[in-house]
Amino acid sequence: MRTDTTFKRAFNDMIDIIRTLDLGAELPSENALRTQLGVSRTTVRKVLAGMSARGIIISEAHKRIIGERPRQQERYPKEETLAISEQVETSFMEWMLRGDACPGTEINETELARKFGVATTIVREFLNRFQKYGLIEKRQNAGWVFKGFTASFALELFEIREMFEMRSARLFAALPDGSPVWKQIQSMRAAHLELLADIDARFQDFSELDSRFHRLITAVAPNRFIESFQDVITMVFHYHYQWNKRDERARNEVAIREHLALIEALESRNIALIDRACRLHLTSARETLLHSIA
Amino acid sequence: MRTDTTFKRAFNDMIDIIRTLDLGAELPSENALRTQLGVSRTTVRKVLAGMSARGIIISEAHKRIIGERPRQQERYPKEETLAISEQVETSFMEWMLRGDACPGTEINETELARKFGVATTIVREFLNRFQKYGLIEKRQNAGWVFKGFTASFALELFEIREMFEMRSARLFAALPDGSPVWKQIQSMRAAHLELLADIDARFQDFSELDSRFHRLITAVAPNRFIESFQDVITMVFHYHYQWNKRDERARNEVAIREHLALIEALESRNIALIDRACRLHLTSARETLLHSIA
DNA sequence: CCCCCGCTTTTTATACATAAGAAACATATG
DNA sequence: CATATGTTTCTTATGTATAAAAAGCGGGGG
Repeated sequence: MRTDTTFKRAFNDMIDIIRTLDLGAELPSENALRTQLGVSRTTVRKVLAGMSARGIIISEAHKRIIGERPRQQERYPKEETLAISEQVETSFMEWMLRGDACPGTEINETELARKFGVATTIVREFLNRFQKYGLIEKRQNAGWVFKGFTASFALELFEIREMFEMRSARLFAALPDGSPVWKQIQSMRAAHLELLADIDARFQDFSELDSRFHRLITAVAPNRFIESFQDVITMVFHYHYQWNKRDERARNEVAIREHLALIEALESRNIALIDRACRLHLTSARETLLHSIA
Repeated sequence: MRTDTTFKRAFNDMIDIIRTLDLGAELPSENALRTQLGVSRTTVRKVLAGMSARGIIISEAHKRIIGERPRQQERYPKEETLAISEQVETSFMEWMLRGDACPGTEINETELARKFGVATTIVREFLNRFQKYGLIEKRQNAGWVFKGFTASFALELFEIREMFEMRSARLFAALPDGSPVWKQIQSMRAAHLELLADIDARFQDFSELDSRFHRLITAVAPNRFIESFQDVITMVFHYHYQWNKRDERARNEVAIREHLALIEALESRNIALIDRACRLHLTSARETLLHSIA
């Protein structure tokens, strides 16, 4: 019933580990591999067994050595390493953003399960978790309603985002000079400049940098509710922009420059400057999102 | 498999409806009852059938009349009207707040299911929904961790709450004189004064009034994320104070007075005053909560 | 002893089953 | 023909089953 995606992912990761070792070298212990792969020993053993069966690993008395270099084609395909629940997420996002769903559409668990080819339990579980993004709503003893990826969604999202980011930026600026975050913000600036220099080729890398940047600022004064809200933002940008690639390069370039301005403002410790830079960035991000929705 | 709690709740509600009617009177149509009871016609028919079987209702040619007054003891007990998922919520809260769980405790789906006497599916679904309250966290392929009802939980909660309430209070004060909310706030004041006058007997009613008051202020400028956060607050107050009744009367009296001060501030439209009243109330609420945790 | 490994037990992820409830359709009656 | 009731179909709420993964246990070797 349960899929063996954990095993397959671990198997692929194990290939990478073996490739860093020499032929004939002795493998780390099961426990060491367990930590490296981030799975249980049970799964490690399954991976080792699989590799032995393929001759990649040879078991000698009380030790295991590398018999032959694993080839890339022995890796399991990416899809098979995703848990069903993760596949459902992708399917659902696609369903939603493809435009099959307009605001007010009723969501039917059974139908989605059929469409995605999975059990209803999983769809149900996904919808329950997805609820926190504010895009769907449950009705007692009936299905769900899709509230729509609308302008008001974007506005409400950014209202909160502004509160949270302004709060974090201010707290950030109040940190003492000796704090390690100033080093981190320096390297963050470097990463931004690097990306900017090569923007034509690498503009797609921005999304991840963006998320890291905002999380760095937020992390100085941890608050679980703010962190949880970051997930909402990440989801929106991750999926929504996957389906709206218009002006992506230009959009990202603007955002990078805004980030750089905010970094400078933070380093100045000048609250007024920080507020302005922060608000400017958020306003432009909001306009971009609104623009892409309409 | 599914429990018939919906039917039982509707049955009880139906008793209340019948009691407002005269003996021998004709009942409303199935469709009318459907709206009144807030269930499907299928369930209405089941209720009607049940009442016919008990002689409460007599079916004549194309009409149904009330045969005899239903007695209160014919009601289904409250527990049987709660869906399993709701029962699980109560059980879990009890488990959590009884102190069986200290911060860092691992939560085991199977064990909880056994303890509560329900299927694992339900426990799992509950935990997924409960995650949004920030008290538990999931670990991949393993169970959940209870993060604890700790001081930092309270502090993080109130940090957000302050942001949200200040925002709403300000927007509230900016509403034009003609807005109906000023009437509502008036009757809210009346309700507070009434409760205050009878505080010794009715101090337990405060919790619900508190929730209504804060929701009224929040509702003027709807934001789904703020509304969702209100659920967190409601949950905390609902359950936590059920287990910490120390000084309840005094606590509630203080809070009522603070609400009245805030109402006055709102009506003055003076932002500085509003900010102060709001912050005062939240600070005292926070201290109370912190106090009860320690 | 302490770590490694083979084996056993427990728990989670996922599928499937079914009664209760909702919705849709059909028929009747005024 | 519109509204109320009878009937059928579809969906949700909840239980059970099971393979995969995790956790626990005990012996053996350094």
